[in-house]
Amino acid sequence: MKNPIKVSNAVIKRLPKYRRYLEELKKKGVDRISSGELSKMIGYTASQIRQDLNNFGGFGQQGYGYNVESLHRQIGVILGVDRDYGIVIVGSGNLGQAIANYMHNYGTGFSVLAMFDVKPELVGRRVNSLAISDFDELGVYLAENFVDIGVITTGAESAQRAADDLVKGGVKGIWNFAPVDLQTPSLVALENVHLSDSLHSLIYYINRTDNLQ
Amino acid sequence: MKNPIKVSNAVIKRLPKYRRYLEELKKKGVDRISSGELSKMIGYTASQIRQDLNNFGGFGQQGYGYNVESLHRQIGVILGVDRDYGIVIVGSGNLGQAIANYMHNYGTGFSVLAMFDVKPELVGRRVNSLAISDFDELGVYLAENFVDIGVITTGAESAQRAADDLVKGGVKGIWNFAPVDLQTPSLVALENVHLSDSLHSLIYYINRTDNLQ
DNA sequence: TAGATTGTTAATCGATTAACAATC
DNA sequence: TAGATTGTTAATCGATTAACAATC
Repeated sequence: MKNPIKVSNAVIKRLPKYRRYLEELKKKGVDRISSGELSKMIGYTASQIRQDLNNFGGFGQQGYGYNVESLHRQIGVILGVDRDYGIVIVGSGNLGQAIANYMHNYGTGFSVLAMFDVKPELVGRRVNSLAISDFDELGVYLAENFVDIGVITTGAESAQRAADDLVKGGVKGIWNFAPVDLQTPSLVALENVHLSDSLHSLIYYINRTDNLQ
Repeated sequence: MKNPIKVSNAVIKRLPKYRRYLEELKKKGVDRISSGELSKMIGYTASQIRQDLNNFGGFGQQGYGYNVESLHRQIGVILGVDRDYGIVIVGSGNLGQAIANYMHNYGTGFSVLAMFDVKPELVGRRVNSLAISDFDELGVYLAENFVDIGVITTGAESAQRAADDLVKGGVKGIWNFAPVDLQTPSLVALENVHLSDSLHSLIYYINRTDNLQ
């Protein structure tokens, strides 16, 4: 794998999709695929697919294409999903629980280590046999345990406080679902899922008769 | 408002963010703002903000800037969030319920009309006093009721079937949370929230020491 | 070998930024 | 009026697509 000096965000956002399609192909027992065939399935141009992959090295073979199994694995390595991540969930309402279940059922790759909430009625409740802790214990927990990722599924009002605790506690990445733009140091990776923004842009397209997007 | 021939997707994705910040300003009692000040808050260049807004018309005034209240309202009109939308949720697990609660608490703008699930143990259960129906009743429900948006929070295996029923039932937009790329006619607006893709790109950035993104 | 398909360079396209005249 | 700031055109930048030589 080449040393990726600087790969554009647009490319990174496409990698999981490539991996997802390769997983499908693997399941179907397909063992080789050309950029042209992938293009037809995914909808990106063959040229773009080859460009994207070549940011990280030449995974294909002229005249043959790509080996499905190997490319799937290598994209996994590039993304870093070939190892395990410890996760805490801050905000244990429906959304937090949905994510806990997702991680739990997904099987390998993610371990939900702890969940937190401010609401007394949620504290102590069990989600997949893990008891929800009081939000105030977040700082102490992080000081005593190694955690890779903090998921913020609190309301907007608690989100920045949660982020501050997570950063202080040394997490490497924050997956934020609260509808605010968090202030975090650039060394902590931040990925936002702004559901209300997403819904609003859906509504925009609904109101264009010609939504060819 | 100008007749927007074709506004790029990138612009549309930024509109909800502008609106969110203007809402904040409104709450704080600020009544005018320049593109330069907005730029400092949001992080986009002043030039970009002015370009974006001018896709839809001149909302500002030279020497003054933009009226917060008026710009907020006008972006609402552009997005179409100035009226109400009827929604059905297909897949009533944690994620579906989280979205139902979100719509419910958000107050105005969205009405969850019905929820569906394949699992017998979920059918009949109430979420905000709305009983979950059997997935098989989706088609009939849509034939008899007018629905704007269908939310797909099923597993991957049922998602396309849900989408087909929704399209047949005449919804105008689909908000898809299942980790698949749905096949839908271009007249139906489609917005995907691929949580696993989002998580995977977070993991990529976690593994770069210099994640200046 | 001949055909297929990659890896990579060059061309194009689109989006962002800069600049500034218009004007409140 | 003078200062501020927009609306808009032009310049730049980056990402996508096209083309094709390399090579399996």
